[in-house]
Amino acid sequence: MTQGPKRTPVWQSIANALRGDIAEARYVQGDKLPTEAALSKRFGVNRHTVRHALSQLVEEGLVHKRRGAGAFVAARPTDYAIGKRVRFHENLLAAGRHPEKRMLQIETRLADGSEAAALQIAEGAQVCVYHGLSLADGQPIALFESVFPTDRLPGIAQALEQHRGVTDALADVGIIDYTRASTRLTAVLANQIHAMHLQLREGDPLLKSTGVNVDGTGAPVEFGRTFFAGDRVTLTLGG
Amino acid sequence: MTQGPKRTPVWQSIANALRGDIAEARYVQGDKLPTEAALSKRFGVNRHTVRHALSQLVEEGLVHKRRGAGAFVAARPTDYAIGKRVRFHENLLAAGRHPEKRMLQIETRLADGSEAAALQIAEGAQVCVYHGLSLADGQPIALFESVFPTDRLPGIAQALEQHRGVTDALADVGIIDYTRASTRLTAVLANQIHAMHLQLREGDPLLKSTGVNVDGTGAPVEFGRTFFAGDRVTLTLGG
DNA sequence: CAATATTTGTTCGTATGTATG
DNA sequence: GCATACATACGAACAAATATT
Repeated sequence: MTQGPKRTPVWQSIANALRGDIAEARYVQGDKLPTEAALSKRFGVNRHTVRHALSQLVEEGLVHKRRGAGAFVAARPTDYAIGKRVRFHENLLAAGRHPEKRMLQIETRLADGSEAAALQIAEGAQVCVYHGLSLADGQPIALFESVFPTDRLPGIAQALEQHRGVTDALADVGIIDYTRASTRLTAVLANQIHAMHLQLREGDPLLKSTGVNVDGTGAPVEFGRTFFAGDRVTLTLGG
Repeated sequence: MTQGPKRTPVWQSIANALRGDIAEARYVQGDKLPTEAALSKRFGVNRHTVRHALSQLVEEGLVHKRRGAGAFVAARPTDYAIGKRVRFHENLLAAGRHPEKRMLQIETRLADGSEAAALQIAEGAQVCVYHGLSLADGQPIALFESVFPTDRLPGIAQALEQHRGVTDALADVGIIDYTRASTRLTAVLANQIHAMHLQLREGDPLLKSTGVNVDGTGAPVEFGRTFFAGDRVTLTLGG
């Protein structure tokens, strides 16, 4: 009787429920989620099933966990108007649209594998992450996050919060010149987090852009990930 | 008692071992990894531990799994440089891969609106369209169609059928050099046609690229539409 | 084409280690 | 030190998708 003819896995349903709780601000940024044991009881499932759901949310970046402490809400879909950024700003202006940036969150946490590799730092080193949303004519077109190595850029978190742009913030911590070492583009499917921020549906196509900015010595100072709504954005090169 | 004073989790060690096997080409792209049961026996651990390791590799993009079938070594995303001069073969050879092009169809028909606009010819003018499939190491990575203005390039159809590459065919009709004037990128979902040729599933993400190549005088000589398999190709800019 | 075996996916249970508060 | 809570690991069973006979 624990097993019915369900089509969707229980752990996904739990992930959805928790995601909904966060989306509805029942849990807000920094809040500690109930313990795995409590969630197990609440949903009437085994603790492993809850863990599976939580690990999904962690992978999506919505939740981060600390051993012995608990699981915490990492990001909240709240609109904080601030900031501007480079590169794609010009493209939007050139396309005759009104660009706008919204800072979603600035958090300090530990680098995951891909971030560590891109920034050439140790996995688990501290990083500062800037979450933001790009809009054109009021419509969200891109969700991005910029990851900065705090060891290499002491004070970057404060600088980011004090300045409107990444360029100014980097200048504030001693990086007067930086260049984009590479840009990588590929296509992925939107998950629910993407869908929420970009106001589209899960499974919609996104243009994923990742890039690394390096300082004069070639040391990486920023690793950026940007997800463009595939049906709202066309990146143009040349011409 | 199963655990000694180890610092690294078993599942990570297993992931490392498998990653090494792939790096050393003991398993190559497309190969089926041993079953979870077999790996459990090989490493002398529980199947869950193997699954944990495998899920790590999946998250890294090194492996993909198909329920009921097995775990397979994922094709490492092919880096495909986008710039002024785009040459399929040169690109992939530079990436240390074996390029291949498969001709699907060559047709001569009348240009539609967008094609005419891109090629700067009259709508309804005759064009030659080359439908093809690009492969790297035997795996399809892109589906493309190249539209050539027959008025501007007499004999292009025959040249295309005799040669394997666009560059050679263009050289055969007098275009010894061409450059990419513009590139437009967006993300779309694969339809059944895409899925069939690219050997993926309907709804998978594709990177759609449209571009115009011009000759030395700036006259458009080719209008191309390319659909890259999103999880097999990474377009790179700069660097 | 159908039946069967294989293989991965999910869910429960249990136990122990380790970091946090 | 002690209780809490996450991390890791083993074991069992069934479901679901796939491959094979």
